[in-house]
Amino acid sequence: LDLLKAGLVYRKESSVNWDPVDMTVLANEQVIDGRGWRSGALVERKKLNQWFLKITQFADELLEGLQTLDQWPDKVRLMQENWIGKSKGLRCTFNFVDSPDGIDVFTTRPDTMFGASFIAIAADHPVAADLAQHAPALKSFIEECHKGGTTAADIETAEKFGFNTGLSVQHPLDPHWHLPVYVANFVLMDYGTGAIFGCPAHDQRDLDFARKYDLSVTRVVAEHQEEDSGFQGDIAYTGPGRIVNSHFLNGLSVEEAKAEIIAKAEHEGWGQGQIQYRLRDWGVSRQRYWGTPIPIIHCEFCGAMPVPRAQLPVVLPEDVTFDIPGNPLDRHPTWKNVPCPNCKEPARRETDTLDTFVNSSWYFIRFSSQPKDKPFDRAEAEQWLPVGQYIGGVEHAILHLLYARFWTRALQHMGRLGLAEPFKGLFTQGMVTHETYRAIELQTDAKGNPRLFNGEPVIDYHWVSPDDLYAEDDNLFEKGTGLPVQVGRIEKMSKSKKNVVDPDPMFDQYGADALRWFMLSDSPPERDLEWSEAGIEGTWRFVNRIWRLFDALDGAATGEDAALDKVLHRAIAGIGADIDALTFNKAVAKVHELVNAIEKANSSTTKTEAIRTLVRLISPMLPHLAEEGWMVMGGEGLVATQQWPEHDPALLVDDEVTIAIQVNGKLRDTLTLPKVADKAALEAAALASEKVIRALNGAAPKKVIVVPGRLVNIVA
RNA sequence: GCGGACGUGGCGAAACCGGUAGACGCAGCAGACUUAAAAUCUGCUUCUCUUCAUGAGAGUGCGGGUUCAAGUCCCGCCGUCCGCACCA
Repeated sequence: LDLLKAGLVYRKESSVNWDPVDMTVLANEQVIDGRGWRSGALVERKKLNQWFLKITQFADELLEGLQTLDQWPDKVRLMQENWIGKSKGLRCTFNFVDSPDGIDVFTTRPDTMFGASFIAIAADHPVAADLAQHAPALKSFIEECHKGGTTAADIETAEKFGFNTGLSVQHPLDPHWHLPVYVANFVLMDYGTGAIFGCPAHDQRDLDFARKYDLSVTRVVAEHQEEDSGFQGDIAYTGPGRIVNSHFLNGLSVEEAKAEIIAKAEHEGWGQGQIQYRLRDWGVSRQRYWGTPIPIIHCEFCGAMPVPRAQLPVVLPEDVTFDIPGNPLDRHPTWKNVPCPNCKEPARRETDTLDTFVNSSWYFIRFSSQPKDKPFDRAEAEQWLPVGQYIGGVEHAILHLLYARFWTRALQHMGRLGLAEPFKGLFTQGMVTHETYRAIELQTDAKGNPRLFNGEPVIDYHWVSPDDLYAEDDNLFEKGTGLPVQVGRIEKMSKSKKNVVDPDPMFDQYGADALRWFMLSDSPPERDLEWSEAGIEGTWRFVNRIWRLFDALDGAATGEDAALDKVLHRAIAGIGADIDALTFNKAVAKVHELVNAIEKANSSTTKTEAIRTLVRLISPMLPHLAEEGWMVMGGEGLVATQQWPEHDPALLVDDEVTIAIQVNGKLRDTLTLPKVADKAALEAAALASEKVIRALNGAAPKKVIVVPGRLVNIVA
């Protein structure tokens, strides 16, 4: 309601995927090959009244704000940047030849205006709707445009269609130049002005359209020396070049010409420079029961009225059924019937509920502050926020992470929270993935005969859990039904696809520590991890090895072990750095190295100390084992509360280093030499090497490159 | 179509600023211990060739290039994955 008051909420008609059989709105993901995923019916585009949040008001802020998020992955920032999609161009009017009105278009290529050959408007454009009232042919063309899905595959293969309205407009730069107006299926109503001017020579879609309807194609940008206005072929030229066939623009670069035209349009008053965003307002209406109710009451006389604050929160009814398609709130007998808060006449509750992403847009604020009487306490929330290190999958890059940024800025805008960005640092972890399995079943009618659609049998798929499979002659079948099972792609584990492995049996068999260690071991956390149990045995053995090490602790040991001390301090430094960098797989490798070294070492005070230190090093990754070890060793309190061990930087450097000796870039020998050895000493040692002498085979070295502490390369 | 990432042994992967490719682990092989097995321990384990060693050659998707030196940098391909997608 605060957002509504701040003018950040509105209601408008918008297009949705509509399944005419199940009578429901479908998400894009639920439209498969243009058909409803359940009903198999052709999906239509339908207009529904929906609530929107005005995220576009913050488009520029959200874009600019990305630059402050230096602890976010570049990938996510780039995805958001592309999603917001800022572009600069010209908005201008093409006036009708015989009426005072005109059609507004937006273009990012005003430099190509002299190459215009037609105007195309969206099927939903008001001009098209007007004309259609008296033109049945246009009306059916528009209906045709509404059919056909909105899926990627559909769009890619969709042919361009147009309908010549018979209207003509004047070119703004030459009133005697008239252009035809088409309604075209490839023009979108919700980007720009819903209308374009077509410049076929320099836009692929326009060229496809022009070739199909035999419209003129004029070259106005020359890549090299092409001056002629004719344009051959079916590939538009969209690169840089010099403007030609364009009167006063001739000879300018594309960029110069854009600036020139925008300046002229603004000066003469027929257009202006405009910034356009790809980002659209956030449609939050869902026709579902499970969602936060939208606190609005629709009154026949007063319109959409906010629910009075005293009546908040609006609570969902619990006596609902889900046995038939559609929103249970809509058909509930009483819940939606309430008096209008203003005129008290009978009115109707909003039965749409909010997208769940609305809730996740501010949960972190509530986490930081949970007063009973309001969503959060500003001072308390500000004390904790922003979130220092946020961890989640990339799948939220442009959904949750953009919505939450918007929500935070909206709260700031309304003076509710002094915070521009909710998440300071972001780490996008990989997904745990697994093969998917689908059982195939032919649909049958009431008599048990296969159901046909356009003569083809209708096939039902359902996902099968890996636990519900059995193999027979190299083929997979579903337990219980015996249906054949197809192995599908490896995808992130999800409840909907059932490609989930329950870790509980492994947990029972090997314990929480072994399982945790196993998951940290091999794969870097930002990478997807294909789940496999191969290796858990080895992990479990390693946990036992450490345990035996604690057992072998020798308090009476004497003597020191300088070599082991070095390994230990190197491990302390390395493991700490790896944990800081979230490269746990490398930390695990270093623990292995340390344990290997301790096991091989003879008894000494150093070894005893190393084992005691090991307990603290493994504690973040093997907490139970570490606590047991800590207790066995008589440590005070919990190891989890101990300081991270200090490392001695002096022990990280070696007195002696292994130097690679190359001849012509090929490794011929390695020599262990004092770290302090200077270039001359290294060169001398290298040239003295028997293997080097053999490799040189009498040839005199032309040049010797010495990298102290690393290698010597003899060029012969 | 646009944008991005990635490509290293049988497998998961390491490799800092261009400087010994394959750390560490899984799997595998051989051996010790054992009546036997498990567990444990030891050794081997990128590929090819040979005179079998302190040997030679090849090798990080493919083809070029820069450099004394390239998994790493540059150019061009091929492939895989991710995001967006008729955005004017």
